[in-house]
Amino acid sequence: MEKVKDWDKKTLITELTQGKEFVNKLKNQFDPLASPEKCDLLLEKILSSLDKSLSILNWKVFNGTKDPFSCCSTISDLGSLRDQGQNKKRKILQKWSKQVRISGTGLESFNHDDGYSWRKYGQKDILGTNHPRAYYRCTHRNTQSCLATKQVQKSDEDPLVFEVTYKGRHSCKASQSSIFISYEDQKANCNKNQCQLKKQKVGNQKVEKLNIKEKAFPFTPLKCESQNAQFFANSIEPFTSPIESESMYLSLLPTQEEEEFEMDMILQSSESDRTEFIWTPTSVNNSPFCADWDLSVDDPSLMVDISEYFT
DNA sequence: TGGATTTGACCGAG
DNA sequence: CTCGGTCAAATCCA
Repeated sequence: MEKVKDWDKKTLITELTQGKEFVNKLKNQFDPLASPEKCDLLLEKILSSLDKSLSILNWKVFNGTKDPFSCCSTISDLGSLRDQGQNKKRKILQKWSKQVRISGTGLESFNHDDGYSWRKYGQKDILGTNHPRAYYRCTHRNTQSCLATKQVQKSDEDPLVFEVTYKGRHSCKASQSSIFISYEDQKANCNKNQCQLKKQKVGNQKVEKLNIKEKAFPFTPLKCESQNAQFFANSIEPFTSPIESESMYLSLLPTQEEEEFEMDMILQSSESDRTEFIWTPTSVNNSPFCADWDLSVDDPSLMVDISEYFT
């Protein structure tokens, strides 16, 4: 049993170390001449490492004593796991999910416009949930062999929240129309005060909000820094639809006040019809967001003591 | 009339 | 065997 713990620890450390290396490599890719494909590949690797790390932690906390990777049938990108001879049977596409909070009208006929055209192909009652799950696939599936799909399900806890799970990447032209803005351009945009870091109070929490004016979008990726944290957002599909928005906020909860971080995104289109996107990097999900946390251990606010998971 | 949605049937992983 | 995901015929709608 003790050996198993050691193995978990080692695997976790290895995964996190790999992730850090990929982040460092990615930093070097911010050369304007670097290819987007290279960046994309590195992002995939980072997400994979984070997923595996999270799955290990998740297994330790919530499950019994199974193989930590056994829960990976629900997480994204199992390529490297398949290389280890596991989970060969099932073809699994990259998968991530987000929660979308809506208010105002149109609750039942919720149709979240994420910039792509979707065609509903099924609906299913899911065991243990109060609301059916709807299945969508890309409209261009037949014409352009685009295999992207998404699932939408109303949350049981909050009827205003929809859980949207995306699978696969868009290969259709719609996805390629996204404008790629280089890091230099984004920096220039920020310099023109298109990015504003605000400290606001939301409820009882102090929240740092990055306000980016509409012209700064779509972006891939965006990097911004605050005093005690830095991150960049990568608008890998499907979230690239600031079309109807007047402003977008990325909020970063101060790590010293939170046991775990989360990243909120609020899209404001108008006072009466507001859509709130809540990104929650969970153990089984693969957020299209990539957080460029400075993993250096000399920043105590970013250190997480994982030892408790192994006791 | 053609594209989108609905819904029961079917398939396959676990 | 169960249940989530997909298929495809029927139906809807602009």
